[in-house]
Amino acid sequence: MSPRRARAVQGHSDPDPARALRQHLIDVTQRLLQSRGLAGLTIREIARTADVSDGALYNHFSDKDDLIIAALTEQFALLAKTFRDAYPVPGAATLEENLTVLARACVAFQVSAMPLITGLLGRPDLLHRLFDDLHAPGPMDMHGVFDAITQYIVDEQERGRAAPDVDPQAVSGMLFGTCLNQTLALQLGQLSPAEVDGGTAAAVEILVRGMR
Amino acid sequence: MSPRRARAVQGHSDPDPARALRQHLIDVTQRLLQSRGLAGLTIREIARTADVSDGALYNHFSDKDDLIIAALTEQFALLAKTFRDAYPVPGAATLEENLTVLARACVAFQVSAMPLITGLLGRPDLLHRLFDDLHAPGPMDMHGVFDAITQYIVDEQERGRAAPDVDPQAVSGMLFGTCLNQTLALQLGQLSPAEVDGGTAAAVEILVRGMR
DNA sequence: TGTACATCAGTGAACGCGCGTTCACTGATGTAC
DNA sequence: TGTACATCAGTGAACGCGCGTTCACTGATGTAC
Repeated sequence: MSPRRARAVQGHSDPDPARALRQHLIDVTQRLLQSRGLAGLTIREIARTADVSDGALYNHFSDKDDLIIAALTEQFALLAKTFRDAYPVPGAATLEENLTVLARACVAFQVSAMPLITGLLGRPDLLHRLFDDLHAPGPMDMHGVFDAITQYIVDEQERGRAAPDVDPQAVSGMLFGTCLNQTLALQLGQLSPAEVDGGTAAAVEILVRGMR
Repeated sequence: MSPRRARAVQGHSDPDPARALRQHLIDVTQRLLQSRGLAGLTIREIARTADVSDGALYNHFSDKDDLIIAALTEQFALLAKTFRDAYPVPGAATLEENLTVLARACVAFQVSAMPLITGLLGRPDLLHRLFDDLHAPGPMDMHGVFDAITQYIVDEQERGRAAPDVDPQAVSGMLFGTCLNQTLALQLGQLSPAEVDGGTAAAVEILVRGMR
């Protein structure tokens, strides 16, 4: 008493075909959100890309928003994890080198996150559902990203490599914000990746100078 | 041989009724873009808000995009002008006070500009038409804003109030970016206006320290 | 082992809806005489 | 001055289209005997 499988997941290794198709739809949606954003993304395009009928989606998700939220939640969790993996070892290397590593991770995070967020800003309802799903107090697990940077600054202050009287949160906000500005310019075709790297380096230099 | 006027502009002082209605539609569209963004904004809502029939718009604009672009172009020109009016006098007051003034102007600019930009990020075609209309090399006349900040830093360097070896463009990018971060948190309900002011002040302090 | 049957995810044509846009008609205003 | 006419922006019902969603039907797979 088992129904047939979708073309898309035939020969798939997952023992549960239903779960396989659900994940397949999430994967396809993630790719489409990343490449063209939420604006103008249709059920039909998702279904066609996934090689599945228009209606198949509704066997696994209550509606379009439900699929979008599932895809975004998974994607953001992954992006935040990738960012945290870049966390430098406090005390090792130089302060400047470590902040540069963090800055590059910020830009990478933002480049991936931006197309996902932009479409949501016109949909406050989806934004709130996503926040709830992420169990995060901040926007898009950005808080987790902020916290990681702030923690690094605090660690360096304890080791005496950063002045104790600078506000760690202000530093992390400046680093993240400066990168945000570079990322925006990059996405809008204003700056090349090399120019972004240069701008980031110049900013880190001033930041280190302000932390002495 | 003159046609009737729209209800909306009856008793209007403008001697040219056609131009009056055109401007009225632009004004209404600006207000709606500001308050709810481009996403989900319909011709019918604009027409209803403007107290005009659905079809009236097409006597003054070739299509919906044409109206949107006209509204955005005018709005950005105004926002950029407002920002430039906040340009502080180099040499007067303190460096910290002046940067705080610029930071506040950045946040004000970004708070107004953000709902206008976010809707456009999913519409690259509109984005490019807007750039062309603004005759600006940068995104949304952001370049004009950057240039103003950069110019202020250069002026202070010439007066010896800022170290000559810091990169003025890096400083302006950091100031603008830090504010962008605060604005985003403000718009997403993460921070209160007072907290934004506090965060901005802390950032300016570190920035000044890095410019000595 | 072979055959009839039950299950239910998959399918895709069809539905309702709201959108941007059109166009035949309206009517307030200026002109001709 | 008064009257008939011409103009053309304004009007809003109607159109075509694409969207999200539904649902009667299909058919591959497991079960019963």
